[in-house]
Amino acid sequence: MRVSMATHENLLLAALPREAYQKLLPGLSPVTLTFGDVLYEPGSRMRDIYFPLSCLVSLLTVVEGHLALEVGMVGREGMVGIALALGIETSPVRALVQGGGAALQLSKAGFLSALRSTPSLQRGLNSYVYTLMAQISQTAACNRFHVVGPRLARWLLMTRDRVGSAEFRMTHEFLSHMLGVRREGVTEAASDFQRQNLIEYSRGKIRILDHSRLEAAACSCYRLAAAEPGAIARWRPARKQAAGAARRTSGGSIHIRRFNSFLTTP
Amino acid sequence: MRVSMATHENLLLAALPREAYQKLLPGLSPVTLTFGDVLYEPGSRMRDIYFPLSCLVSLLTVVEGHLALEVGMVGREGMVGIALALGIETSPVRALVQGGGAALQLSKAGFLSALRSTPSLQRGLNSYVYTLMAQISQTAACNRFHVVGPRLARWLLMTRDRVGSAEFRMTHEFLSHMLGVRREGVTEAASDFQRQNLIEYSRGKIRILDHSRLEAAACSCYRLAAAEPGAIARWRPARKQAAGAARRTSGGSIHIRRFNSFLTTP
DNA sequence: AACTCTCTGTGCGATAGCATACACACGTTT
DNA sequence: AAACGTGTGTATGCTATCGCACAGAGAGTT
Repeated sequence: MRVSMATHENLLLAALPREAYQKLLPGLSPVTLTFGDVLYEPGSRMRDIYFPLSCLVSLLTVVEGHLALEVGMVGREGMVGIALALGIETSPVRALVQGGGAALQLSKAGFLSALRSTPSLQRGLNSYVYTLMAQISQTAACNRFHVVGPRLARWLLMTRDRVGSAEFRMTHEFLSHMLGVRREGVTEAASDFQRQNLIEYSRGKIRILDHSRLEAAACSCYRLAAAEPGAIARWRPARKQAAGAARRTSGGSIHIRRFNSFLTTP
Repeated sequence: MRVSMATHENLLLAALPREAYQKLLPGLSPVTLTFGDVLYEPGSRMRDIYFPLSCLVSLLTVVEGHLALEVGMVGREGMVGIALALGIETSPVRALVQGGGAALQLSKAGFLSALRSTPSLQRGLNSYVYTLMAQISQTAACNRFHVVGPRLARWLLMTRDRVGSAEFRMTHEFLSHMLGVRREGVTEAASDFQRQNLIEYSRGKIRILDHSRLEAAACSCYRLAAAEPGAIARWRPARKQAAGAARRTSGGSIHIRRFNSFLTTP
């Protein structure tokens, strides 16, 4: 009984088709994940998958000679170990528990057998795979183009959305790795925000004071890709969808557009 | 007949289970894609999918106020429009033809009906989804940590691998957008390589002269994620897989590891 | 109360990349 | 052969971030 209630706290589980949901149910066991737990290493086999309830997990890419960089974040809206849904048993990224809390755990075997016997489960998870891909792509561009301040704001807001609380544990040091910058850079940006009363922090605890002004300080990526579960629907066309000029080549028709400057943003 | 031969030039098609492959076959039509064609815009509906034969397609993330940034590359080893395999009808990225050439085109309807009726097709494509996710993640970290020179070298090598030729059309201007840097930065890095006789170029044509020395100049990302189709198998563990310390909390067992410094690279 | 460890604040020189500007060179067109 | 457009080379100051170094401050420990 307790388990079946908890499952509704994970939005991905709750959104699954009834049949798929019930197939997963018996295998789920509640666990507590602690800050700093490493669920997977890149290349390692995944023994279990996790549906976060109140915890928050970071997906980190590891690059030779550098510290890890966060490329994705998984909270109540998703699941950790999505590669298994794609039939791959090794993780491409490190999965690090960034905020301790509850999760539902399911063994690899249990998950795979449910997946094989229940096509609707595959379909239900696929849309989450898409969300995650979109998030990773967006993060990639954000890390390239935006400066520390706005990225920090974005990160804090994304975290808030996922843990469902304006306060959470987080040191500048840790943050600097998530953002791929130096610790000092985070300190500078964060103390800026604190001076403006957007946030307050001390010794590993951060609290968001003024959500809307912090959002104004964040880069546009926050509104685009990662604001909340269901972000899929928020992808906006880069420009209005002009009718494509249809062209024909030997043997097939192509419905595509050409731009003189195909690299611009609207 | 001609079509059925061409399909083998796309490695993803060729690797599909026979049943799935044959289901797709009748809908495929050969087309010629031209440099600069935009197959999808972010948020736009995908009318068709493409299996590149000799062309090369860039996946670009668009960020407000900036030019596009390449997050992925699709050549003979993959397909363009993979989001449709995840049940999503809009693209999260811009798909731009970066190297003209042949491809096999398939309508959305044709693809979806094959997908629904043929579970092995879904499974076959899933592993490509994984490859692409890994590539995007790797690119994200690469763009953050590595400087222009090594990234340029990596990009040239990746392109070479996908077009199967040491020479291709590519201006510094275009390259600068792929790498997310200024044109001048590319010119500087490229003329460096030219001075060392690693490459030669002129007015939009680039040729790789010394593959192995260029590889030495490239960042490690080349060897990791994107060197060639089948890169999946090349993900190496970040550290040797020490046995996880099993811990138990109320109601479930966790097989995970903890690190004091969980952010380091091996 | 003294000690210690972690977390945060700050300063300084070095550097990669940015914005802008302009010169030149090669190909194509007229 | 002259004109033009595109692609490439180079310079100049500017900015964000880096790398390093060290000081202070909060919180727990002995």
